[in-house]
Amino acid sequence: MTTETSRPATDASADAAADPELACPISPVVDIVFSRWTSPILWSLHAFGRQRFVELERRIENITPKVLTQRLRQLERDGLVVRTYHPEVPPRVEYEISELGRTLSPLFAQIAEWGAANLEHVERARRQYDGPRA
Amino acid sequence: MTTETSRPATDASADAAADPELACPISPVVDIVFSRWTSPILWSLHAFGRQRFVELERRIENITPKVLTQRLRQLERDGLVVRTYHPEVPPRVEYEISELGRTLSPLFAQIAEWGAANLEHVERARRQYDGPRA
DNA sequence: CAGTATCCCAGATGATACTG
DNA sequence: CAGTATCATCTGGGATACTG
Repeated sequence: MTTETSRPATDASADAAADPELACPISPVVDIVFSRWTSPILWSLHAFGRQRFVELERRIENITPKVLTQRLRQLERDGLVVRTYHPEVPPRVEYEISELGRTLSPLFAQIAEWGAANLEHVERARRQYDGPRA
Repeated sequence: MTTETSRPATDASADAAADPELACPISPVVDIVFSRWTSPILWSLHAFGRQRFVELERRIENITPKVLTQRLRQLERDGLVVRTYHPEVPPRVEYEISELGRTLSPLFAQIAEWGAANLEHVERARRQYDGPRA
């Protein structure tokens, strides 16, 4: 993923032939924003604002502290989340969406919208694909 | 993908729909549309139109036929892709985006746009995060 | 061509226990 | 509280070989 050729969104076939990695301009974004657990984390931060570690841990059910930490670190490294450590007793750490992370809002909104409008279609397609058999 | 959870015996479906606290509305969509390999596949189909198995296989480098088949089946089952089998010799199978799949276009466009605008910021954030090697 | 069938391993996850 | 450390597990994916 070191390739950073600025590609014109046009003439896709030429690009793909030259560099298959660039055939899909959305993959890099997906890897960053929609990797495992990141959606619920970002959404939670986006929807409920600044939160402490435990709050996130409780809000996102079934996530272990280890994994939550991993994901949070990744998000922090990617600049989507800001971590603030308060040296108190007991310690307090707060996470919040960064400026950059906030730019994802319209994207999230559109995805939620698509889901609201089409998730049922997907369900129906699945049932049909799986056949009349129960 | 399904975060299988033994929910408390409360009304789970109502929770998910009405109470964002307990469910991330975008996760279901992400699981369907942005699971592994699906982005490049959908993008390829979206960008280059109807294609045969081999074409996809070549276009999306580093994907094995096994995995490509799996993903294609999943996409077909979810109603995002249409598979057409031509009983010829040699056999010919063509894949194309479905009507439902096409509704993802604006989403894809927005994601690509976000990437074009912000991927650099992410890179920079990473370097800065990794940088202070001390 | 368009897949299947196997074998296998790495890396992601989960469970549990332990600190500053 | 906010993690880390460790160990066991498990599934996806890769490599390879084989058909209709």
